[in-house]
Amino acid sequence: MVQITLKDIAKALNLSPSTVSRAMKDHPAISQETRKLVQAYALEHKYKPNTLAMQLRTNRNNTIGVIVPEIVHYFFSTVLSGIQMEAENDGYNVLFCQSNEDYEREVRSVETLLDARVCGIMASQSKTTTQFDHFREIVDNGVHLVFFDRICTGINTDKVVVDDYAGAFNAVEHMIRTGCKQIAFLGATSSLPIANNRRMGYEDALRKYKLPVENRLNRICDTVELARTVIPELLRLQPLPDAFFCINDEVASFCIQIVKSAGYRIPDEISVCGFTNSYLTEVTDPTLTSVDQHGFEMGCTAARLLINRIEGKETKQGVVSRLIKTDLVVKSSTR
Amino acid sequence: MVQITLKDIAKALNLSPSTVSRAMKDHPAISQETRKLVQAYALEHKYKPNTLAMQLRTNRNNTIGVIVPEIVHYFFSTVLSGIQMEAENDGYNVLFCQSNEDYEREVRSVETLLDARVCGIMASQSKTTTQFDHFREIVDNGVHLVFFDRICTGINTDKVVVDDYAGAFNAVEHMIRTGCKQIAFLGATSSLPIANNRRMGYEDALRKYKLPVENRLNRICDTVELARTVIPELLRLQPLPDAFFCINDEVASFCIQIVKSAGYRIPDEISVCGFTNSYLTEVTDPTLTSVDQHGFEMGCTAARLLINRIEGKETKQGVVSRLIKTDLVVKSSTR
DNA sequence: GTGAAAGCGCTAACAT
DNA sequence: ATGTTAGCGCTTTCAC
Repeated sequence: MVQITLKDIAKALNLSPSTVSRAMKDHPAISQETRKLVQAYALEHKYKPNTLAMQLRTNRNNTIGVIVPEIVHYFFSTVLSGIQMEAENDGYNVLFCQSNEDYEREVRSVETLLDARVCGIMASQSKTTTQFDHFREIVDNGVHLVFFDRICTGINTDKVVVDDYAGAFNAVEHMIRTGCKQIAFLGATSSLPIANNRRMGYEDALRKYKLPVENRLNRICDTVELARTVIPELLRLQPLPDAFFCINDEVASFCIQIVKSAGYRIPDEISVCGFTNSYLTEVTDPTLTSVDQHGFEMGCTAARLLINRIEGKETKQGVVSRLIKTDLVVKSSTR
Repeated sequence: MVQITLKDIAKALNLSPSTVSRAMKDHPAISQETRKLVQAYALEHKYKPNTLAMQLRTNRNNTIGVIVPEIVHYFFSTVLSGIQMEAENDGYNVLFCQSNEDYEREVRSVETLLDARVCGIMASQSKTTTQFDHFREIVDNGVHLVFFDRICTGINTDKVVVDDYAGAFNAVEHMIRTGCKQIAFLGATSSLPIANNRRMGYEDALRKYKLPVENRLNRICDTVELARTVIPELLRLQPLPDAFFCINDEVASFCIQIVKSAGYRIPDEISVCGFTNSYLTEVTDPTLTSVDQHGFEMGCTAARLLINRIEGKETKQGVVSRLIKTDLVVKSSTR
């Protein structure tokens, strides 16, 4: 029931705690005999070293913290999954925090993690964050910090990002090559680098094919609520858009519904493309073409980078930036 | 950069560590003067109490562990979200583990959490788990344990479950009342209580309306892969099923696709109902009727129960079992 | 009102 | 080959 300690073993076996400590970790200077004795006793009495004590000695625990905006998203849950797997393989524990897209909670999450004295933090920034002191504090405390996906522009540190530009470019290029000429972009505020990069990929693809870049086709529409008003507006334009490139799969899924109920055929009349390649893409009708962000890989990569930093194995000085390549997964919502 | 300690403050102010300690926590026996002095110095030098040291003293950390089969599921991510929120409100940290539906990893997750000396563990069992010694070890170590959703039948402890029986019963009753007579059940192995309870709810609803309970309509089909073979088989039966009650939304979503591509109209000819009420239900065509499991609420409830246990606030002796009620959310895939 | 000392469980330098 | 000691940072008796 109650955990036994080194001291207890020492007392029981008439040894000193240090001998027991050494015996437990196969220290060479310990006789076979006592070693066996100690280890047998430890096993029998289910001795577990008290990590708390060791953590106090070394002043570091083998724990890394994660801050995501909202775990209830396919992308972030795949990233967390990757982080957890990689961390577990390296013997690190994962402390989980959620900002709920709320700046205040993000700040509190950082405090929580610093209080817990984690060795490193991986974070994806909340949409409402415009100050970065809390992130700077992480670095100031000598704790390693890696941003993933929604990186913080206000602070220069290691990061892992999706190749949003190329992902968008390839998706839009695909739609152009399959005959689309009036491609609308349903994006997010340009203050988010991921949104900005996708917009640039979108625009550059248009330019490459000498198509006009039109403001009227470029809208902020990153939530289901916005989709309900923005998409119908776009469908009233003349000339009519013949494609929607959406910043995420949720918007794309609703886009499909709205376009269909407006009486247009997908993909014959209007193509729709999403971003993430989540479960949703399989169940819409038609199935949704989308840009795979490889969230799991991003999680692994970010954790790998952070752990290497922690353990001093990342030789590269200065900021490391890793790019996760995307893949356009063509399904049935594009021609 | 480097964290300052109580001792440092004591030295700098020519006080003893104990005085500083008292001053920091407004101990009555400390003069206003020194208190102010100490607190000002602490603030200025960004003193943070070392949680590790306090944890060692008290031999408990304010951390609870969570083990989920796979976080990349709408339901489990909502539960985690609820757990995290509730834990955060009570000042607990959340250590996150994933079993990946793998018994071995589940065992390792338990070890990890016990090693980390968490105050309590919340777990949802992996599908491949048939032994329970690792769970028993949690209890044997005096660590509180709460199961949620996929409870462990082999061990009698606190749990929070969805009212699967009522959820299934109501869903099937709704289909019957809207005219379905040949309702197929796409379930999972009866060794999972959640699957078994849903099957019983299904059968009892049939019985209530004097409909036959037929083995041919009762299949194990809880993955997309199985759906691809099982559903077409069912569609070849005579008489044809006129409804599918599915154990989860993924299967239900694919069911919609398969049924539609077999040429049947939903819901006119065949009704489909899912379980969870995830995002998927909004994007299928037609939108999917489903049983809402209230994952977030389950997470909150489970965390609440665990924390009450930890803090000795749960007065009830013996095992506590909480039931999360379900809600049938009728959309367009049922009549 | 403040300080000295002990101790949480462990390890490592320094004995012997 | 084993024991002694000190210390990680903090709190808490027990003194004064």
